[in-house]
This record gives sequence, structure tokens and C-alpha cells, in this order.
Amino acid sequence: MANQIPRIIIGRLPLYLRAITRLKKEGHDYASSHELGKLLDISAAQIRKDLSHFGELGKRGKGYEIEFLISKLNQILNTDDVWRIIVIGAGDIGSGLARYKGFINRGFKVSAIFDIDPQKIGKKIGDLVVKDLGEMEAYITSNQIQIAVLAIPAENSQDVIDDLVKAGITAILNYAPIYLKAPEGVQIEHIDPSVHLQKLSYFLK
Amino acid sequence: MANQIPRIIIGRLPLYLRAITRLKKEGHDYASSHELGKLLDISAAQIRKDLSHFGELGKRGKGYEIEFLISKLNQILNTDDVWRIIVIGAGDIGSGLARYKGFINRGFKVSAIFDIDPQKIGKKIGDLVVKDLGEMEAYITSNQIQIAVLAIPAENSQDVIDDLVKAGITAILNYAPIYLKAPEGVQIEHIDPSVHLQKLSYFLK
DNA sequence: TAGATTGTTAATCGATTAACAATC
DNA sequence: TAGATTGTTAATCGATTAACAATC
Repeated sequence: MANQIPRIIIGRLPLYLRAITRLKKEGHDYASSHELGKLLDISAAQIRKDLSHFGELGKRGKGYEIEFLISKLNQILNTDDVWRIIVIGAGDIGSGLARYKGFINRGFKVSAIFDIDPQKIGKKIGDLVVKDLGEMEAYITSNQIQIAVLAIPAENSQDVIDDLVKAGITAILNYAPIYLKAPEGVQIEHIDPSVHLQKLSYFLK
Repeated sequence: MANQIPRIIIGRLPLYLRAITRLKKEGHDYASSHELGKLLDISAAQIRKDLSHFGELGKRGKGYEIEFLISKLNQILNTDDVWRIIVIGAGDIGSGLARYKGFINRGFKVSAIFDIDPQKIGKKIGDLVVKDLGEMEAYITSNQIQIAVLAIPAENSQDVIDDLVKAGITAILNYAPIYLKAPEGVQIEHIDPSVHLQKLSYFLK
């Protein structure tokens, strides 16, 4: 099972998981590739092909058992357990993430939030108290954190990335509108609303 | 110039624009496809191929004139002018977007923010005052808004989408962790941090 | 059994890369 | 001119789709 799955397939698995979790909430027990496909605007053939990389997950004639597929997808994505993640930057985005209730059943939990601004350090956000950025490295090491979310201005982000990696972080979700370099083996994902808006505006007028 | 450009290429143009804008800020006048490629982890050949869809934008022997390429990309992406966009939902994400200083030089400006919660209506966020969701449709019509950002809980988002489209919105950036249906011709982009985090966690452990 | 839907192969389609003539 | 880099063609690579035997 699963010898170097293409990245593009991995990128679709969270969407499958999100869609099928919704079907479960609606009371379904089984979902066919066609149903899922309609929900996601993805062809049924592609969904079957993607899933088949991880074994025979469906039942011919019936579809995919939802409970089973959910647990299988979580297993594949390593979200069986909850990852403790840290957030760097206690601005609007960082605060929003720290307060966000939706992470926990997707496999994540913000366990600390850091900022460099003395005005913010010590402030309470949701269940957390903003920590001094200076404590970040020690925190990562002693809590064995692997995932960090960067929610700070672009100018400072490359420096912080370097510190994060040095401390042992191996996966970064970056909200700064800038492309960042990380050493081989450190995964980075980017979220930049302006990029999405520009994709949209291309099609307008 | 430009007969039905593949979506995947359009998706890269904002990245080119972001990278080259940075090079401008650093004082460069020209950028070669190799420089850009190194900055973005994209092959030089691909960058040249992508850009060539829109004419001969470079100078052989020199590269791309930065000032010219920026204006050309803005022209292609329709971000020459500033789009007035609206934000639905005045929670952390909505507030963050309303206060975000980075939109204006990427071609966007939040011109109104709406919420359904009486506690939030009337509150000041940045330069804006939160409006009643009930005023949304009238606002869209009379201001000819085309782009909306959805930053509300998943449960309510399909209803709001329908209202948005009815009022004339043709492009939506959706922060709710759910796949939404919109009629043909209405573009939707999705941002769901959990999806990105799950892509990251796949590679861990 | 009949109907439905998977898993998988082969065919198609599209995107990326390599290579190089054109040319600044 | 010599060196550099584009624009573009052809070759390669990879992803998607169509189709259907297997089977629940």
C-alpha cells in the first residue's frame, strides 16, 4: 500500500474526508464515488482511482462505508491523533486560529501562540495566553512540536522560519504573502487571500 | 493574445506577480525566468511558457522588464483598478480581512462588512462599521459589487451564497470549511486551513 | 438472480521539460 | 561580436477519463 503517492492525490484526500464527514453527519452509512463526485465536482473515476492507491476501500455494488473510509483517511493523513500545533503571531489571523473551534475534529489543536509585541504578550486569547516569541524555541523542543502556523508580516517571516526549523519544526502553514525557503524535508503550505482573489478577478469584467 | 488559458496557468500568475513585485522592491529592473524560477521553485521553462501565452513579454538576452511585467500581469488579472469587495461575517477572519492593509496594492479594497449578530452590527472595525446582513443585497446592487468573501460558519454559508448570487455577485472567496455550489459562471475559491494542515501531516511521523 | 458499483487497465488528454534557433 | 536569455517546437511525462470485468 502506498508507494510514493503523487502530491496532487494527497491534496484531494482532505477534501474527500471533509465531504464524507458531512455525509456521515447527514446520517448516511454508505457513499458511492458518484455521490462524492457530485458533492465535490470531481469525476467518480478519479475518486475511485485515488482511493485505490490505499487498498480496496470500497464494496462493489454498495460504495464506500462511510465510517470505515473516514477512519482510513484519517489514518492515511496521520490525523488519527491530534497534533499540537503552535501559532506565531497574535494578530487577527493568529487570534482567529487560536480561537477556532473547527480544528479539533480535523486532527489539530493550537497549543500555544507567540508574539513579539509586549502589548500582546500575556493577553488571553481563547484558552491560551500569548507567549513571548523568545520562548518559542524552548517550547518547540520541550513539547516536541512539529507543525507551526506563521501569521506574521512578510518582512519578518523568513527569519522566524529559520528559527522554527532550527528548533525542530518540520511542517509550516504560512499566511505571510511571500514565498519562503525551507530546507529539504520541511513542508510548507501557503495561504494568501490576495492570490485567490486575483485568480477570481481574472474571470471578471 | 490569450484564447482560453488553462486554469492552472492563471493560478500561477498571481505568484509571478507577487515574486516580481518583491524583486522590484529590492531594486531590480529586470528579472530572468531563471531568477523568478529560483524564487518560486518553478522551472524557468514553465515560467516562459506560461508568460508566452500573453504575448512576447520579455527581452531576449535581458529577461523581463519588471515594471512592464507587473503592469502586464495586473492587466491580465484585471487588477489594474481596485475592486471593491465585501466581507460577510465579522468574526476573527472577517475582522482580520477588513483591517488587512495588504489588499490595496494587490487590487482589492474591502468596502463593507456584514454580520447577522446584533452585538456586532454597528461596531467599528478598521475604517468600517459592521452593517446588518439584511442590507447586503441592496448594498451589492447599488454599489455593483462583484466579489464577496464568505467568513461565516459552514452551516449558514449555502444560504448566504444563494443570496449573494441573486444580488449579482459573480466571484466568491469562501472561508467556510465546506464545498459550496454556485451556478455556472460564478467562480468560487476556497480557503480551509485544516485542509492545508492535513496535507502537511500526511508527510509527518 | 439482477442491479449496482468497485478496482483496474488501456486510451486519451494535458501539462511539463528539454532543446535550440532567434535575437537582444 | 560574444554572451545571455527569450519564445517556441517537439519529446516526455504524468494525470484524467472511459470502459468493463469482477463481485457484492
